[in-house]
Amino acid sequence: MPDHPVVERFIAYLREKNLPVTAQRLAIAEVLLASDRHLSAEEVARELTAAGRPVGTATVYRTIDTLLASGLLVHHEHLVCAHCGRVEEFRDERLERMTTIVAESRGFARQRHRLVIHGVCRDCQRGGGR
Amino acid sequence: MPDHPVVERFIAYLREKNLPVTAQRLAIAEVLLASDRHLSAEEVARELTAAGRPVGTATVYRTIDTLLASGLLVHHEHLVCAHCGRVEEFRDERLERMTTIVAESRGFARQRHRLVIHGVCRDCQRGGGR
DNA sequence: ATAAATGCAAAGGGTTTGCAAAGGC
DNA sequence: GCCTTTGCAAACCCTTTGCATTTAT
Repeated sequence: MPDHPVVERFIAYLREKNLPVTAQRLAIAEVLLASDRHLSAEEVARELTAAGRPVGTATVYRTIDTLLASGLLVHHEHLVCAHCGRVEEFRDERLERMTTIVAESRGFARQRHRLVIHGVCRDCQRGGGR
Repeated sequence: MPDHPVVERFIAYLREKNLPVTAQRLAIAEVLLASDRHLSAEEVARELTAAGRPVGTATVYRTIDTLLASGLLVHHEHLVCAHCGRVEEFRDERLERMTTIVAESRGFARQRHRLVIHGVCRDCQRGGGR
């Protein structure tokens, strides 16, 4: 398991902030930064525990905060299929910009946002799905 | 407490759909449709119970669904101040349209969405806050 | 009479927290 | 050694659900 360059950057960030570089933090960063699909905190914890590098869910949440603060991890929008439950993640610059504009138009300095869109996915639309 | 015209429309909707016109439904509709600020289900239940027209939270949730289905109530976006906790609600057509477009571009038939923007409100920005 | 709505309390999911124990620096 | 992180379980928030009871029609 070669250290991804992003993980190196996380280490650098931790050092810079004088935060302990722990095995858990690195393990969680590895999994989170490498995966392209959606992972729940539970999944991350389970996956790592199965791989012999046990971490608790609380630690996953705490590390996600740190990764977000470092800028190495970014929030995604979520698309949830109301029929089969599938969750798809994506990023959209325009949406991001629009939330900033909308927040500012109401006097808020935007920090972050959370968007979940519910709908029916392609598969389920054509009679398929669970 | 004069029956707001919107409540009349809710009654019409219920009749049209052959749904029972209950005291709870009307009470909840009154509070929800009259208020301009954000009310949690708990708040609605508490407020009505205090006013001598007790309703359970479950019923509030169920009635919200009905009101949404009727089109008399619409979802709002939320702006949450990270500093003082204030919650501001608003609607934005453009945002709404964009979520539809974005969902469709990924093969999803959009049904609804939930957006929460976190930031710092005007008051808290200028040293104010809590 | 019948079908639906209600209320309660339990269950659920996703996340946070308190505190003793472990571990980085 | 000091200070932070970790892990666990409990606490939390918000919402849904199961089921016996009440109610509109």
